[in-house]
Amino acid sequence: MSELPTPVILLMGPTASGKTGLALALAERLAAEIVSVDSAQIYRGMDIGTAKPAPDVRERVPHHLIDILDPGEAYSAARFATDAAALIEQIRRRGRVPLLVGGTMLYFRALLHGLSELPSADPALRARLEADARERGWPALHARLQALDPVTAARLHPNDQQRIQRALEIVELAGAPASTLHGQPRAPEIGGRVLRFALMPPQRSVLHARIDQRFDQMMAQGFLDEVRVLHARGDLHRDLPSVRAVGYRQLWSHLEGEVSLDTAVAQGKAATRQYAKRQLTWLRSEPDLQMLDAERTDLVDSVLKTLAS
RNA sequence: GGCCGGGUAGCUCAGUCGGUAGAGCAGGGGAUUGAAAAUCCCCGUGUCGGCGGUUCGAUUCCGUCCCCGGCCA
Repeated sequence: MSELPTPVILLMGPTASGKTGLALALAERLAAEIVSVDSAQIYRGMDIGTAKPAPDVRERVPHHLIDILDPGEAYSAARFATDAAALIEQIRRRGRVPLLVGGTMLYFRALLHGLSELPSADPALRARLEADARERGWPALHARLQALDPVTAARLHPNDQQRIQRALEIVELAGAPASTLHGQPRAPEIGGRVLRFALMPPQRSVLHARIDQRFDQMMAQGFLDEVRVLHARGDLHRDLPSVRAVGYRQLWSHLEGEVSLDTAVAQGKAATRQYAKRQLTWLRSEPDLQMLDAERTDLVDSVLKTLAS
């Protein structure tokens, strides 16, 4: 007779909604370990701008998938799904509760619904496509995709460079169009109960105020110096996923002398709001979520109650 | 106080030779399969500063008042 696996708890929510605080409170009640679901917190040296949990709390509660990559490297949803599934397994074996917390919705999706069996990114090929696009323009590449994978081409807007590039990459590497390779997603086996919660700010205006306040706080904590250190390395550039992160991108632009600091901060705040909006769009479309009102003070209890039921 | 500019969308501004107006940014909605804090799509009615006048019709012309810059006193 086998024991029931420990439940897995997922906590999603837009940026600045209070996920970190709630996660810590839960972790201490449940003997949980936190797995970060965040495409920016994976980078070392990007602490302030990603609102990474402080070292002392990370000492109290084990955190995973934080500081696992250098900002010069790239991660992916596929790697996340594999890494997260492995961590869930390990944490359960220790008799603890896996608590997955973050705002990168594609990562949650990759873990829960799986990704199709597709070739991984090929930097050399991407560079070639990029050069091609620079010469002939993206409409030409969209037209080429039209011939190789008409179904995907029809689905993609001619301006969606990133997806056109990936679709071409897939046909070239796999020898088959993405549209025929899709539809057979393979989700990692998690097993046991998976409880999904979403922290939702009751009003957009409240979220915006929090974002504003938090960005100012980051600036006061030395966000600019943090970006300055990355900038000074010399080997990083604005096309890297790390440097494209909200806030970093805008401060980088200021360090390049393109905009004033005031402008960069205003643009960083706006980019954060836009990011939060996209996260909310994703959450609205996600089924089976238990919504938590981010303004309430009895959140820990309501999660524990759901867990006990 | 005088002269010159300005006062048009939340912001910066364009425009209407008189027929009630449009860009960028912000904002809202949506998509989202190895870059996803990315990438992309859709959405623009606002006493055109106030009040009068001319006119069939004024945001546009005229008068006057208010406000903001600049110069002169």
